[in-house]
Amino acid sequence: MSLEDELLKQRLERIAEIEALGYRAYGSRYDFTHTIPEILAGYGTKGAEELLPEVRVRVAGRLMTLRHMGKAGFAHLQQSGERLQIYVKRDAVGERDFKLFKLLDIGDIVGVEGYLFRTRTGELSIHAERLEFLSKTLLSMPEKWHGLEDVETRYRQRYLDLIANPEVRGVFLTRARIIASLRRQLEAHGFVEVETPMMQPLYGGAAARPFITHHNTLDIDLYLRIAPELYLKRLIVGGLERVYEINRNFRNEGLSTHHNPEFTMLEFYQAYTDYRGLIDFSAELLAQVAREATGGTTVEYEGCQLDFSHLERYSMREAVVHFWEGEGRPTPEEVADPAWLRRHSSKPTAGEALTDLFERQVEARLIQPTVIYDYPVETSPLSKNKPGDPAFVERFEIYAAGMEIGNAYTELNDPQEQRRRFEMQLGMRERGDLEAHQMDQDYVRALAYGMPPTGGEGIGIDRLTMILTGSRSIRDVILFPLLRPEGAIDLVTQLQSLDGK
RNA sequence: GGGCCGGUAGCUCAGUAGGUAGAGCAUGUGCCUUUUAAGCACAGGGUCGCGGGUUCGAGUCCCGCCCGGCUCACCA
Repeated sequence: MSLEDELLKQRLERIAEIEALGYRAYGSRYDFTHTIPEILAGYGTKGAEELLPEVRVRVAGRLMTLRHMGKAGFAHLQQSGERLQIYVKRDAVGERDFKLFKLLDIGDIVGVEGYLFRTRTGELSIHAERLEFLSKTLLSMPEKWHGLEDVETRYRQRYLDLIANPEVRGVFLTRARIIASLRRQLEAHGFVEVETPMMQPLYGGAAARPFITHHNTLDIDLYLRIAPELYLKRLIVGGLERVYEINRNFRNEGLSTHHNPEFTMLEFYQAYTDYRGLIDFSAELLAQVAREATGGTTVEYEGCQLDFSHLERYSMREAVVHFWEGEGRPTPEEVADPAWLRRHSSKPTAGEALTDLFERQVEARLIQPTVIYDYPVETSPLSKNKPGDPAFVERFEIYAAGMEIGNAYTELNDPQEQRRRFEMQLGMRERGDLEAHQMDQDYVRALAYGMPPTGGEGIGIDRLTMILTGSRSIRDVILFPLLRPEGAIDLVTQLQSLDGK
């Protein structure tokens, strides 16, 4: 018999023994007086005499260590990633509870009632007087001091990762604080949270390939959204002048340490401002998010100290000159010269060539939080032109740690110009560009009713979380990242064969 | 998709030159009423990712495939 079969059989037999003692193997409600973190926070620094008179507690948690010593034993209970030791003595808990104690496995969930004390070595512990059984583990826990290290198992069985690696819990708590901080700040500025369609008959607002699904009753194909942008701007037309949405976008593209097919985006739109207003607001938002998520505005990421207290600012052309490394650094006049640009890139237009040079020469070097502004019109079909410089639009992106984390612009609100931009995109689509935007006629109609001048911005929550938690891979900040499905799981077959025995 | 690296006990990992597969933790039995990587004694546990091939003999060499990681390309 394999170890796994044997273990499973042992555990099922043990359930029967536990039930024979009169406990339920999968117990019910347990009213605790304290969580383990509360006990550690409240009594963690108290000396033995300060724990008198007796502090009585009831706690629940998962058993993570177990040390039997004849007629007594020690164990650690884990709750919310923190551990508290319990001391179980036969004379103190009685015969029945002590029999239960001897049947416990690492990973079982139990309730303990008793009083706090300090052991001979000084560790705050519960002197147990009653045990309750709450849930059985049938499988063995990962090893006690290495934890669970296999990356694939960590992603596939995140529950196990969270049990075995407490720091993983911290990453996702920080993620939650980041989102809460953004919501709080936006609400404080009068933004209203809205929800717009995830299933869209036309996909737009970004350049990406979509996932396709189907609605049976209407018998139509729908696309999972690649961005909420065009719906949010319809709301601006409708007079919801400050709106935001934090939710998933779906892009049917490759996976990497910086890309997951579904990812979380904050988008917000503010009427009567422009991209300059948004740069200032972004600086404020990011500094405050960093403070609320990490406690300060300086964050270490891959050995660099990132300072979120302010945003560095360069136009795209300035950035190409400033960050160019090695031979051939251009002058400001050269990066403004379409002929020079086309000579230094294979891209067909000056604007695309500038973007190409920026991506090759600059992007990876933008380590400190930095705004890059003034983008070529060719790559920005929804942004408003710069007055007096129609080759550029009022757009900026935010970079940190060499990654794009935000994208914003003054919204194009001229329906005639928007129609022309869509037609330009259709031309690119006909030439085989699967990611060119589709014509959204209703969006043009909405603009035709008049959209106030508006600034809009998107911030990638996953990447921002990576930076603020020091995570190298986007999979470390997404609880269940997309993986190829695994095959049949032996456990289920084994449970079938052992059922009823 | 290309390149590189990895998959050995439940977990973390060794495996020398091709010669019948190891350790620690975990598990089982016994002892142990303040231990904490508890300790002591004994024991069980492996389709070496899958399939082919070479060989008297393959965890080890060769080919194909599966899964994963990093990286490049792609993703403005």
